[in-house]
Amino acid sequence: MSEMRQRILTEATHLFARRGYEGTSVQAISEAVGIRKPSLLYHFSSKALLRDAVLESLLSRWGDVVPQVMTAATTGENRFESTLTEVIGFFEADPDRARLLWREMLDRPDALRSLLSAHLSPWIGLVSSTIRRGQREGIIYADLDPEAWIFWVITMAVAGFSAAGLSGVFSEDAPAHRRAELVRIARVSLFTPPLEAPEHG
Amino acid sequence: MSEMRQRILTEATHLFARRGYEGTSVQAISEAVGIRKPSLLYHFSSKALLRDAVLESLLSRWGDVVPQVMTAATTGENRFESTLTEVIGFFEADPDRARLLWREMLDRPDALRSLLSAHLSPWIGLVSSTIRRGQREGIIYADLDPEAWIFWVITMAVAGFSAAGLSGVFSEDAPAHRRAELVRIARVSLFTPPLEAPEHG
DNA sequence: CCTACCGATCGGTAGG
DNA sequence: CCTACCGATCGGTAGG
Repeated sequence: MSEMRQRILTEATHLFARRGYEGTSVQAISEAVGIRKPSLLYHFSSKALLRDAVLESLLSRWGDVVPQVMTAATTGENRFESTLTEVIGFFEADPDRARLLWREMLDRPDALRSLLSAHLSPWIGLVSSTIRRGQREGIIYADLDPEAWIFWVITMAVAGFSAAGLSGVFSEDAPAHRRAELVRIARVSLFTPPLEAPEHG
Repeated sequence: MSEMRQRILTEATHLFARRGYEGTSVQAISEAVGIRKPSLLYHFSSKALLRDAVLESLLSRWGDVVPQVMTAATTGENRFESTLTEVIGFFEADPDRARLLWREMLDRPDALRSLLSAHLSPWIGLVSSTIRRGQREGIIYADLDPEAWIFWVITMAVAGFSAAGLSGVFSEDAPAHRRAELVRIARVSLFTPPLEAPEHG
């Protein structure tokens, strides 16, 4: 990919994430890159194709990051910690990712659904079967719905970071508290309470 | 409020929720109502003021619904069930509400923050202090962050319904499973596990 | 990668 | 609540 194409993609990602697709003109992207509008349209022959390229580039970056974590993780609790940290870290590293995904979901749910199916399905399947094994072992709640649980945890990660501008409504020093509470909710809603050694019996 | 003003507000809510503010023209709203563009602009003198009125109307409807529930709820577990059911029901009844709120959060986080502070703060304060009482009684996790927990539960409710079009990525019959799993996650992340009578000790 | 230009649509106004 | 109209901006093309 040419360097100019990459620069256009970077600026378009940022502007689409912040102002939305309809709220961003090709003119505005060109200015951010430092070229004229027809020059941009030489690299991406329409605004719609540029949008597709931006989304595709975001999802492929997700695809780069996740497999390592999955294979790296080992035991139950460790796999939980490292995987969740990676998912949160992906969106924390660049909140534009969360904003862009959420806007796409609102604007074009069908298009996003097929892209997510392609890029996420193997990963979801792997996490699901790990959860089911934990359920058979009794360390994970038996009445938990694996796919639904994954949906909600990812939803919290994406939504929480696309809502980064909402600090102050729910509490003062929100970001840090919210992150810790997200991890706590995920953990305690996944693992069954440890059968404590009968200390007081 | 005049009947025509109300009809404009209804159509504008639907179109802003589905296509976004920038993606909806005044012309499109007028057509949905069945009048001409200048006639609409007689009732709302600018598109921006129409947006403000739409958001204000949505939040005041939330304000209508919630207080009853809070006063109606009684004991700990019942209060949890009825309040969560009401929050979910509010967005389930009309997914446009969730979509509109999420779009506003992406487009104008500052404006939404101050509106949410005005409409939600008393309610959040009440739920928080109920949670803190439960923590003192030991039936709610002591390391739970009340405001952050509320943030995540509301986030799941809003996000889950604005993501209604995403069925099929995570599982087949997603909506029903997801709703049940949301309630389970909220409950099990809130209440400490019951100290079972020592059956096997 | 540029200048010059296209028809269509945008939010909004004049005036009745 | 209407017709008629405004300047500005939209995505995109011609042609070099």
